[in-house]
Order: sequence, then C-alpha cells, then structure tokens
Amino acid sequence: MALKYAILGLLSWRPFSGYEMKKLFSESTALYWSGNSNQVYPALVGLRKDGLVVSEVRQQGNYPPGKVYSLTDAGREELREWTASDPTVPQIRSPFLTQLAWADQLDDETLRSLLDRYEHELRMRMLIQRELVRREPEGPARSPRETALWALITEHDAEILECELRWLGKVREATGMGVAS
Amino acid sequence: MALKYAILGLLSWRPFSGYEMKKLFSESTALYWSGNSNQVYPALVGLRKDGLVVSEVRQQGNYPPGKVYSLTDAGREELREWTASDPTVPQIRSPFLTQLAWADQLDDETLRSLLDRYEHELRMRMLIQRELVRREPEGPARSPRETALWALITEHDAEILECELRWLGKVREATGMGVAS
DNA sequence: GTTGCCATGTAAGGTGTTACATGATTTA
DNA sequence: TAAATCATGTAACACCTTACATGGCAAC
Repeated sequence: MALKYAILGLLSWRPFSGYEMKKLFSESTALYWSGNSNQVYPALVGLRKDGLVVSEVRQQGNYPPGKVYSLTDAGREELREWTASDPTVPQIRSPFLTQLAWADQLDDETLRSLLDRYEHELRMRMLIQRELVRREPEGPARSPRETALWALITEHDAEILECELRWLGKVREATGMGVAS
Repeated sequence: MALKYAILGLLSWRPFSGYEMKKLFSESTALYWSGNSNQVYPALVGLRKDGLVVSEVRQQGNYPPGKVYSLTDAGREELREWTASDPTVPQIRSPFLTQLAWADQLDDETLRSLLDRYEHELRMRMLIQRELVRREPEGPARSPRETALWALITEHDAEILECELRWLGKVREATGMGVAS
C-alpha cells in the first residue's frame, strides 16, 4: 500500500485534511492515485489506528467540520524507512500493446487510424501534463535539492511520453504507415 | 477487462488450453498478466458463456483431461472490433517516484544508495527481458507486417527501460550524485 | 523420496474505480 | 433554479496477486 506512504509524505510537508490530500492526488501525476474518497479516508483511519498520524477537528462557520491530520514522530520514522527501502521497477501495463499484437487482422486504413488515434491521445496527455505543471510548479521546496527532485519527478512523465512518441514513429516506419498519406 | 481480449487474440492464432495460455502470459511482457489461474480459468468460463469460444476435452493417457479452446465467428468479430477501438494511454504508476518525492529527508549516502539500487533493478530487468526475447522470438507471424509488429512490441519494453535509465542519469547530475564516488 | 511438471480449479485478500448519500454555501 | 464547491463517508464492483487443493507422472 504505497498510498499510505504518499499520505505520510504529504503530511511531512505540512498538515492537511483528507479532502485537501484527495485533491492533490487527483491533480498530481507522480502521486498517481485518482483521489477517490474510498481510498483516502479509510487509509487515514488506519494510519491513526497505527499511531502514525493524529487528527484535529477544525470548525469553520457553517461548513461541515474538517479533520486536519498531522504526522507523529512514529509516522515520520515510518516514512523515512520507506523512502530508503528497496525501490521497484514499475511494470508498464499497456492495453495498446495487446491491441497492436492482434492488429494485423485490420486493413491498412483501420490500422493507420488506430496509430493516428494513439498519437493524438499521447499529444493530448502531454498538453494536460504541461497545463498541470504550469498551474502548480510547487512542492515543499525545503531545500535546493528537494526543489530539484520535484522538478525531475515532473519531467519524468514528459520523458516517458516523448519516448512513446518516438517508438510510435518507429512503428509507423516499420509498417509503412508513415505520416505522409 | 483487457485479459478477455488477450485470450481471444491468442485463440485467433491457434487453439490453446487454459494452462498453455497461462504460461504464455507469465512469460510475455506485452501480454502483461501474471498468468495466475484465478484470472484465466474464470475468464474462459465467461467467454464460453458469451459464445465467443468453444472448448473440446482432450484426453491424453493418464494425465488429467485438458480443455482446448478455440474461437467462434462471434469471438473473431469481437476481437476485430476491439483491436480497432479507441486506444488509451497507459498511466505509469511508479512507487519509486513517490519515494523520491520525500527522499530529501535522507542523507547523501542513503540517497545515493537508493539511486544505485534503482539502477541495478533497471539493469536486471533489461537482462531478464533480453533473455525472454532470446528464448521466444516467435509470435503468430502470419504476415511480414505481423512479424514486424511483434518485433516492435518486444522492443517497446527495452525502450522504456532505456528511457528510465537516461532519466535516472539526469537525477544523478541534478542532485550531485554522479557515478564517480 | 523430494522436487517439479501437467492441468484443472478455489479461497482469501489487497488495490482500484465509479457512483452515491448528506447537507450547507456559493456561483451562474 | 441548477450547478459546483466544501467535506465527510459508504456501497458495489472490477481487477490482480499469492497461496492452496487435487492427483498422477517423470527426473534426479
């Protein structure tokens, strides 16, 4: 459950309510959870039960009461241990590759359209990603090193997308589906 | 449920038993399922119920009886429709990025070790991938175009890994964690 | 004689998503 | 008047993984 550590990480930055973290998740690509309530709220209950976070109720006028969470020393230590633990290589699950594997049954025109639509999706994703970066170049920035790390994490997504586009170009060449129609 | 279409795809190649497909999944990186019985067997039951596959019992000496599945016309059409359907961009879920996001709390030595271990994992993955390719350069190969597609799908994984290594190099540079210790 | 392959399947549990319920408040 | 936002949470369901159960056969 990496979500647990993503939450601890956010709280190592500053206190947040569940709702605020939910929003951060849904806007970030590195903290890649969709930001759904059904994952965040139960996770917070678990973390509090384990003594890794504490919560404080915040009353604000007529709004429903919010719970603001912060990190305990045990939580801080748990996070530190996890960040130093053995990293794993992500496996890429690309339904598109499965699609391509059986795409020889399609005629030239349909295959070309498939490649076109995938390229379009990739470029759309790049635009969205750039917009997210433009709107939120933040992060904790507690040190120059941390600022650099967050910039690199943001870049990562763009690099993968560019890699994918280059590969798609190769597919076009090898199958005679070049851009010039 | 893309697994359903991966199965239909395999059966469009030639008939297979559930056990054989299970093994193919566990060995392939493009057909990225772990090859566990709990997914494959129930999926086959569902496909038969929908009339997309038919099964034939194969008796072979004293071994337990195997069920060999093949594609119906309806199954072939379902597969064709799916291969032509709108492709989606895979989202990369990298716990390592989450780890890096909070890694500024680590001292230089521990951070360097974290990067080293990630690079080691990446290189191990490349070796495994190459071994898989060496041992099984196959695929249906019903046409030159299909052979080309399968080669490109196989290359895809290696390209992503190389991209990841290049990016890791950038991280090293930017954080002063160059290879020269 | 213990491990591993053939071949089917079940059990249990973690992870993830969308959609809904509540109820007041601001915005169009 | 309809919608979006604030803020919590539940329900239902899809997906994925490891581990186990059965039972004969082959290899070391």
